[in-house]
Amino acid sequence: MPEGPELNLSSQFINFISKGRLFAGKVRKNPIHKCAEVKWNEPRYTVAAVSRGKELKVFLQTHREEKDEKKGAKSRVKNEGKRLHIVFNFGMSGHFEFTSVKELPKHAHLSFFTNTQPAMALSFVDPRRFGKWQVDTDWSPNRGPCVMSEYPQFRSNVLQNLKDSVFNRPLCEALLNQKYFNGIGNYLRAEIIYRAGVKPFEQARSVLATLSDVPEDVKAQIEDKAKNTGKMKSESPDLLQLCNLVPLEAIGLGTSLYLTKEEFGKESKFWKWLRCYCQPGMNSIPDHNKRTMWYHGDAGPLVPKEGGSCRGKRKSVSSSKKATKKLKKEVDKETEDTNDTEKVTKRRRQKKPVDSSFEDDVLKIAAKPDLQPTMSQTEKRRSRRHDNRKEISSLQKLPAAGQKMKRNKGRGGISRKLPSTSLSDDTKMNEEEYVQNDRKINATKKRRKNH
DNA sequence: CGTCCACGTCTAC
DNA sequence: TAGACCTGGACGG
Repeated sequence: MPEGPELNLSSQFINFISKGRLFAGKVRKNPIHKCAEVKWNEPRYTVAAVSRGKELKVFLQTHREEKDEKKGAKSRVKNEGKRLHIVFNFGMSGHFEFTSVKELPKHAHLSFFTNTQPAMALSFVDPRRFGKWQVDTDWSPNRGPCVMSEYPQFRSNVLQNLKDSVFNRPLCEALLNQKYFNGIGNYLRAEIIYRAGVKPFEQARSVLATLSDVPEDVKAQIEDKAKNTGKMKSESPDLLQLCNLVPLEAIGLGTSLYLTKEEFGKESKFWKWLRCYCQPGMNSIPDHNKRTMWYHGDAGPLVPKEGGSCRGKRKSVSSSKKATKKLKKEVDKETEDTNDTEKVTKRRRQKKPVDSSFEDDVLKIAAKPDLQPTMSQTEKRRSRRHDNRKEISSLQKLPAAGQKMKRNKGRGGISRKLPSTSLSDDTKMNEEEYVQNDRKINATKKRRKNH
């Protein structure tokens, strides 16, 4: 689910959690993840975040006591604090969670620990591991202005580059191009195009060429919004305005309480808010990149021809060559993985600190089920996945009995398990509440499961 | 158990 | 423009 709004809500979440809180020590990376270690080890530091389109920056800064602040400039220079930032990409399943160290999520890949006793962990969690991070880099140069926070620049960037061949493409495909639509993803494009009342497979240029570059009324509306004097005045915002308004609306859904793992499915605010994506009565077809486009009415002239295989679909393996190649790769990876795990385990065990239960958690994450040497590679893989499944369902993630989520079109859809918070003072939530709430949810799940 | 599908990039033919 | 990169939920048999 992470599109622009989710990245924005995540930055709010991080800032909410980090407010008035200090972090300490190293940043811990799950060894299974390919991204770089974050070399950081400060006794006291603060955390803050900001998002731009589909990227999010987390800032770490050493914390100085007030007495340090009061010292002269000279000593302050001597005592210069360290800073570092990390740019995140959420992939398909990335998000942040704040938990006790004991309850560190299985797929936590990068964790920051509070200086409290016991420590709490703010973690980047990403089951599919499509998410990435980079240390001390700037926003990706391949991405344009944020559709939410840099609206005028975003609009100009599109309208002044309409000659770009990107805009030869169908509108719905151009909308996923992050060079121009940084923050728009698959659900937003459906919602935006639906509300604009245009055909998704109309040529992007022909739709956009009719729009003017930040006209006065649009400017006025932006100022109005900045002053909180009301909604956009326009009765029917144009497509580019919708690229700003619709994501902002989605941000607005993350209201007073953070959303939990429970907060998904048809009953969620988010699901109810959707008008087109995965909604009954809407059509869907794979676009040229095999991504499902949801729309209403006429698809438009540039619809892909029928017959294209679906994205991610297992093709019946017709070529034995391909199959062999794939298998070989799997074998290579299998051995590599095992070795890695061993190495990691050894390393960890050697320098295991006396009192850290976290190290055990890391070990648990790094560890993989033992594999029978007699099994074929495919069987091994299957078995591993099966074991993982068992492990998880035995923990807490089984759907409640009789509460299976029916998707309108059967499968897929979004689980918007995003912790978000309102920043307003009347909805303050401390970490006790946060953890308690989490426990409550787990307990409820267990109860349901037992019935 | 197997298959399909998922909120997103990336790079190799 | 296929795939690769991944895990896991839902569903069909």
